[in-house]
Amino acid sequence: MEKNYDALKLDNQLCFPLYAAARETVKHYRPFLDELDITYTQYIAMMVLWEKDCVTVKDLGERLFLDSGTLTPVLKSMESKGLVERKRSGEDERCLIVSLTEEGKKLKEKAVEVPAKVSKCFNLTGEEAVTLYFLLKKVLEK
Amino acid sequence: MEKNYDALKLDNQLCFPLYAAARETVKHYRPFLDELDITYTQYIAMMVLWEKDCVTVKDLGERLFLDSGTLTPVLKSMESKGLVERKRSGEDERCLIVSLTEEGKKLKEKAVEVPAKVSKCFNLTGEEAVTLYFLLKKVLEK
DNA sequence: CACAATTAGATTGTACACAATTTATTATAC
DNA sequence: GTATAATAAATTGTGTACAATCTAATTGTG
Repeated sequence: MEKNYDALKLDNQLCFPLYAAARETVKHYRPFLDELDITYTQYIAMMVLWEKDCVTVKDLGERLFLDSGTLTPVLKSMESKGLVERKRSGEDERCLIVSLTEEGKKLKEKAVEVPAKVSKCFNLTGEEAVTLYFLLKKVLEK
Repeated sequence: MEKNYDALKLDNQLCFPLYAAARETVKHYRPFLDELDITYTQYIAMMVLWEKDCVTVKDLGERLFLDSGTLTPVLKSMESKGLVERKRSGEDERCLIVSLTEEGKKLKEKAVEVPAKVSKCFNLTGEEAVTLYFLLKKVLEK
């Protein structure tokens, strides 16, 4: 009786297409984000700030599922580009507050065109995209 | 008339939950893969080899959506662990053929337990998982 | 109030990802 | 047959990810 290894086939994995689709999709952003001179990680950090200026690294990390080990260098790079400022909170010196510069705020005007451009690269109907969105949200819960 | 920036809200993005869910899911593998002393990238490369031994770097890359810039160091690391061998093809010296060592083949016995352990971490019903799987596959097409 | 525990970021070290370039080899065109 | 184009990996350089550790500031407890 041969042991069954089907569970190990790449085509039977849920995680692998998730991992691959995420990378392929992020790649679609590159030509558009190159025009803004930012990376994808910087783009999602900017999205948080465009929605609500002045957030701590902790808040940003919880929102983006990233820790300080990832965010610290990313935010320093964004600061050196003149997109954000980083300063310690007066209330609690442990917290570092990230805020938009004028240039960072201005970038929103160019960025607002990006989602529509990228959505054209998706190989899904509107309905499929909605279904996918809610399933992914569910994966991220808890 | 205020311009509409809703398209830039993080909660309105499809790519972001895809990106975040992929990373969170890969993270679930870590404790189980630690026991096998391999990383997630090495795990999916091994899955390809367990299915069909002896593949070129090019084939592996097409299957995993990874290029030689990523695979070369990963495969060298796997070689140094004694899991695979790397040798040039006799037919075409440009091609490098990756094959399993005995130890690499043996690891399959331990690995076969991993998928079941990880699937318990998924917050989805069986039906939802199937739907998600096919939507992700569609995203990856062409 | 002292001091242990907690918390927020920063740092360190390892491992990808990926664009761009380079090198070696094979295929093609004249 | 030789120059040219194409192909497969390797290399280089930049930018994340993330676990583990460290440091400084704050909080909780006796």
